[in-house]
Amino acid sequence: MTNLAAPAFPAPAPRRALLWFRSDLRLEDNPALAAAAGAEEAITVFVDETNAGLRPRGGASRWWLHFSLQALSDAVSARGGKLVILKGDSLVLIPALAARYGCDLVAWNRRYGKVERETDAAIKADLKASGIRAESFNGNLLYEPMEVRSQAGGPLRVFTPFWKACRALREPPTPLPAPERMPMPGSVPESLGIPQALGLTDLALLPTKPDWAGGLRATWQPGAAGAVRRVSEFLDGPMEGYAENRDRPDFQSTSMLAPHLAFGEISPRQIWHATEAAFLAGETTSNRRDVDKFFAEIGWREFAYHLLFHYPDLATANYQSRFDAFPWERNDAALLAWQQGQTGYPIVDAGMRELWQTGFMHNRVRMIVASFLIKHLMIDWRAGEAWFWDTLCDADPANNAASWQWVAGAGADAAPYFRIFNPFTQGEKFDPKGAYIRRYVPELAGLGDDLIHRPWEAPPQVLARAGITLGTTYPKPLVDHGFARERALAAFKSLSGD
DNA sequence: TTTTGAGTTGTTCGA
DNA sequence: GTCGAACAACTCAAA
Repeated sequence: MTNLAAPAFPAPAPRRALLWFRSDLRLEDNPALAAAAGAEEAITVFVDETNAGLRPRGGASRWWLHFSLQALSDAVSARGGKLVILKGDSLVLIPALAARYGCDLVAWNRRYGKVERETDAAIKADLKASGIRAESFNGNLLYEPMEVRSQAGGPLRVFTPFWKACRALREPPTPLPAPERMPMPGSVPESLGIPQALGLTDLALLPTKPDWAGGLRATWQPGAAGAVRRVSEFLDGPMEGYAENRDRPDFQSTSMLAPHLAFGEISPRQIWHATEAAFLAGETTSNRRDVDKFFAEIGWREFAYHLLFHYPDLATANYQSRFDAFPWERNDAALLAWQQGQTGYPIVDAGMRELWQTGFMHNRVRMIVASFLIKHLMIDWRAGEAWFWDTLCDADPANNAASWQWVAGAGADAAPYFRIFNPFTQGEKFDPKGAYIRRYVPELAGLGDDLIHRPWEAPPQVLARAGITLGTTYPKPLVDHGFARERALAAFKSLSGD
């Protein structure tokens, strides 16, 4: 009877499945894991990939990964499973592992970078050739790049139409529950022996000398539990008034969910539904505008992945090729000053020091420091992108590249060339009391709320009273704002001619 | 096909 | 102090 309704060739329930964790280090709302957990036995694995061509993780990301894997491993163990950790070439390891364990299904959630897609496609072909079923799922996006199209059928290059097209597609589906149990094969791993199997510490992800991670430990709780906690803190706090306050770095005004999303400790579907539920239940006093503004921020992440998928060289090549002719300056001393938060512009230095100390920077300040590097120092956006990649816990192949290109004006739907942030008026506008600056640039704390944004204008006796010697205790401005602005305007204008 | 409207986040200047 | 205009022209998406 029931056979009549079944597909002609129903896929048999897998007997032994391999679940490959990548950028989806969670048990909740993990469709690949749900598929694998339907098997009689399931093996879960994470590979610290050393494949040729894959961009190595930055330092902050490595730190985060350590604790995220720790949390994931604990969660898997609590359900009767074991997380196998390997290091090496996934092209070799995944098929070998699947074969050695006698798996009939390998499951993973899709990723969208160029090399990552090529890797996954090659592994899938390899598995298929060995008679092993490989299935991939959407675990990390609300709307995948290949399903969102303009009416002409192509990719979308402007955010607003992109987001409208997404929203017209469907409401984000309800998150999946975590599997209740994840039965490991009874006799393994010992009897089958995986020579490359490692303990977490073998990956050597944590800094040793010096240990620079103190500020990160104080700021973050990597892992799915930390992500869920961060969501409720956000909904209980900054969500109210988000549309208005999200530009303020001087208090907790954003969700700070980016690193959790980058590692897939929580899915955008989970965040979406938690937010919508809290709003509908009246648990947050935010209005619809706040919620939609927050959803649009999630939308920007989706847009960045859309761009990465359709423009695989997003992190290395100008999206607008006319920027290839841009007269970038090579200035290693200025780049170093920027990296170290020693530019002499307080809001820039505060941002760069927040980044160094915490592995994070407030969104508004990211734009200011990026604009400063690109337009005041005329340094190639790729140098900034690389620094963020190394120092941000939320370093993300799509978001990071798309955002840097956007600020440079080289990207999709980019900022117009004349949008050159004034670092002291931005500071005055978004950090009006200078609280953010005092926190991260304490040597300026003695200045008043106005002069703290432009210490070079402070009279000598005011500087003396505040214990500041410009050029000694705090740098003089690396470059004059008026001069830099005119120089950048001229350089950017020269591009639009051709 | 052609046309039309719109496009995340600013700054400066002059009235 | 406030306000509107200029800062270019182009590309995208849809009608």
